[in-house]
Amino acid sequence: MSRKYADESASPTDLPGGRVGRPPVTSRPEILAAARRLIDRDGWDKLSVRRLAAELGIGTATLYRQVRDKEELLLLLLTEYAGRTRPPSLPADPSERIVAAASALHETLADWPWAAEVLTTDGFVGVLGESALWTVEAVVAGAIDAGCTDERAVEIFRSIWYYTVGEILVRARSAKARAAGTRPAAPDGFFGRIDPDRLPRLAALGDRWPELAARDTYTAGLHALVSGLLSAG
Amino acid sequence: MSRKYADESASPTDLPGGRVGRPPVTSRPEILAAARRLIDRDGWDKLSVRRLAAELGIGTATLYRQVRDKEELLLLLLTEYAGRTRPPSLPADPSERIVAAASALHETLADWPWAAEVLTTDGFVGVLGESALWTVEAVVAGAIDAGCTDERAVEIFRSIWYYTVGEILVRARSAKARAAGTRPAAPDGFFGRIDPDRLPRLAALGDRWPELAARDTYTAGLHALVSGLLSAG
DNA sequence: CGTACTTTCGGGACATGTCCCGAAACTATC
DNA sequence: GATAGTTTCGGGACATGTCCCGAAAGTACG
Repeated sequence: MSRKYADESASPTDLPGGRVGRPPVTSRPEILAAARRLIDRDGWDKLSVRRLAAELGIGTATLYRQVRDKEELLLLLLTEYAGRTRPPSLPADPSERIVAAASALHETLADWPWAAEVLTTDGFVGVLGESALWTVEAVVAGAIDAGCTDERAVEIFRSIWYYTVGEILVRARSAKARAAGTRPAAPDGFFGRIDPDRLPRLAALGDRWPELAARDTYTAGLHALVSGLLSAG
Repeated sequence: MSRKYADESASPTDLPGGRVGRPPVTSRPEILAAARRLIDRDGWDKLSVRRLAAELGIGTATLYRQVRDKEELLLLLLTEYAGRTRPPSLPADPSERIVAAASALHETLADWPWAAEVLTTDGFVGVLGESALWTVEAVVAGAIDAGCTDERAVEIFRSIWYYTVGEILVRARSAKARAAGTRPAAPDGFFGRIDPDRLPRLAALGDRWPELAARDTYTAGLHALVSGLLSAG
């Protein structure tokens, strides 16, 4: 019971007066700043809970008193450092507005390699923080302006969210795999070995798949998705 | 050099004669069968490299001689046990055919909770195995039949792939988070605290977000995506 | 000041993914 | 059969995410 994490939505150190007990020696902002320092110095891959605790000069378990788990740490970082985008001037046309907002979200997240590993729970809305919620607002508002119901508007946002998260995830993982010692994308001559009777189109593509799959697809697909969503609306 | 993993695309134990050196005591099929046994008995969460090695009665490091890493293990499992779907009779209409194929892929993957954690590299094509490639074939063929170029057809497949992977990932992670002790989706009263001047539509949704976000969105979004993709041609 | 209560502190423990490296085992060739 | 060459074997090591639990350090109230 007393061991359970406080269910406070705000960080303990943010609470106003009236606290009881020993005050924490390290605040959440300090933790995030230290994490940022570590990342800037040694890169993402070197960020670990232990290292971070060492950087802060506290015990590992102590850090876990301020941050529920690594996922939360990454989410907080994302909110703090990536979520600070300001709404650009969005187009008036609902469809274009949605596309612009989604693109902005995509661009922001794409800069943070681990974003897709983490930003995928229901909680993303709460976690993105107000600083990036304008994206959600813009999509929902665009859909409603285009004549959709509230239900449909949220559905539309979620479809766009799936698509965006999926693209980022696939691209990030692919890049990582490519960097970390050529895990072969497809076995050599893979398409050459495809049975042309059962899979004629793929066989016809032959070895062009890797080349074709290397292009950027996000934007075109996003336009298609939005226009399809709105016209089904 | 002699320590490096062989770059053979086929499993070592599949190779024909002519081997040199001590033969492995455990073959890849045995490994997969044991993993399957372990999963059926103790569930996904309990599957670990160490447990698997113990189940096989071999050392952990020995297992790593047959399987590059855990990701490869999961991919092999996915190919072996989830990739065995047979192509259903697909509709003749290109658009409907694409939707049907994508839905089948989605359904297959959705049954495997860790699928999205793993099936996201460029290599998915090689890894899915011929047993599930009919899905890719159906989408590409549908797009080409609808008048798309090869390039566009592959782009379309990738858009659908992003969308599908994203949906599975988000849903799987959400379910996991929900199961593992209510990490609050959005802080209590979150939308109540939204500034109605800056985010009017979200504020208007009020507390309905969780309810609205709980519905199934995949199918509707997929239809929209496909029709958008095809009409953008 | 002293006592009761509440909270944090942090050493250490556990399970995990991964891999080094010397020993063992097998094949091919003489 | 001996020897060289090549491969696997597996104990142990390392770093990691997570957490238990006794000790320490604060606050509130008398």
